[in-house]
Amino acid sequence: MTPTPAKIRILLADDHTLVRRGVRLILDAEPDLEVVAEAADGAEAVAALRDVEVDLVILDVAMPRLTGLQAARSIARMRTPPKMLMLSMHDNEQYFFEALKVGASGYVLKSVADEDLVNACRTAMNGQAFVYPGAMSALVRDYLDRLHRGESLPNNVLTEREDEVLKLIAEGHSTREIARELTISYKTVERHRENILAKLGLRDRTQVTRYAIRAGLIEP
Amino acid sequence: MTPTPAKIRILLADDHTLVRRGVRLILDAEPDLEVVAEAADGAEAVAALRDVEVDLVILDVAMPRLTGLQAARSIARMRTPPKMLMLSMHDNEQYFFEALKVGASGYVLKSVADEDLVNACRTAMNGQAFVYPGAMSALVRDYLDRLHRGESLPNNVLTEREDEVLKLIAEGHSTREIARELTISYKTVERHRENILAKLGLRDRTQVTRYAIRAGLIEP
DNA sequence: GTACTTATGGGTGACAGCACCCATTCGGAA
DNA sequence: TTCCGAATGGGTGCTGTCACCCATAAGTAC
Repeated sequence: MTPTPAKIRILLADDHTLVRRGVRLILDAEPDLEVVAEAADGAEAVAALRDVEVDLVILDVAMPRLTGLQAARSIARMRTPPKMLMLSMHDNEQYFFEALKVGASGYVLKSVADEDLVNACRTAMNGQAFVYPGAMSALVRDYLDRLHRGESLPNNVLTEREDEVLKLIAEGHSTREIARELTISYKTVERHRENILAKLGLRDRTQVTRYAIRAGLIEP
Repeated sequence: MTPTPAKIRILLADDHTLVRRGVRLILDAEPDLEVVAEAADGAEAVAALRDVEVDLVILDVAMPRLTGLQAARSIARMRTPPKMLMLSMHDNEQYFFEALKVGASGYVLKSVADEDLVNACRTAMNGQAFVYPGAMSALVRDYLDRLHRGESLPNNVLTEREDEVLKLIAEGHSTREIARELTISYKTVERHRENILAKLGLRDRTQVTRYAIRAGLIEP
């Protein structure tokens, strides 16, 4: 008799029970895939990896406590990190580059069909990058190429301080309030705001708010 | 032989295939529930109701094109509207009251367990209001009581015109742009904006943006 | 060590946002 | 019929936002 081929062991992390349920049913239906653990947030996922041996982690981008992106950063620092697949509601570019930056092998939207998710798992395990929708794959290839050639990133990314200011603006605080909160000058906050608008190509605070919500920096 | 009891016929609307998949599997496993149609956005859902007879519509709050809340408003205007159950990512109060206001019988988080969703369907069909998490049910009872006694609502509700302006503000348009878009005076738009801020207890356009996203009026 | 980035702070001016004041028109409810 | 709410529009003034200009200290990169 032929030996049972080793299944790909999967950890599934998503805070929505209904989503986990759907994904699990899809994956367990495949002969070569097996969900061996579930987690309801990023912290649980990281903890679970200490107890269970898995080959692939599927992480929802937006989760309470540790977000999927934060969890991915943590997982990437392990001795022998498993492959990672990010699951997202949004086909937002920003999310997507963040995901690649933290070392994910793929980025799958929750609106994809069953087969696409299954394919993403297999592709990720082969060490290739998978991205859905396909329209983005040119972007990925380009990005990974650059990364491979050591060209680092084109980096329109915000600095830590700018991220702080971005978050406060998006939460509806005025320039004056932010200055008090960070105990820096009003003018410095204005300076940061200008840089943020310029780097992200936004026009005003309203658009900053939407950006921050899309990027998962704040809750709506 | 006993006649087969009539199943509750359900239309399931969610833009995420994976979520629809999970929910459908949960519901179809019940002997008295049957998903007879699916829709990937609010407009599809409304259209589907013209072709298929359903008893209960399960609507994701946030969907492209017509959001769940907008679709619910449209469905509520039908001759014999089906019961409606809102499905949401967020346990946010704002969403929740919006859902009740448009006539939904229930509000269920995507993080609930299978049984809770099934119970929500049955409770909604009995004409009762269901809400998860339970902590909110006091709120709901109070709200529905007031509504029933004809006390109308404490009325923080916006007029149609104000809703239009709200949406445009939240999408990042300036007062001048909105005036052009609606072909009314700059001052009138300012007037509407003032009323919106006052009615909703908000302070500026940034907060309007978050409100509109929470309320499902615009996509983040 | 020179150059670049990051964070810090200042000044000025144009304009937008917001909060008050005012009024008219129209339709429906009391 | 009278009155109220909704929609329309105007005036005035304060404050906030944003786009430019400028500079310095500290750290990093080459």
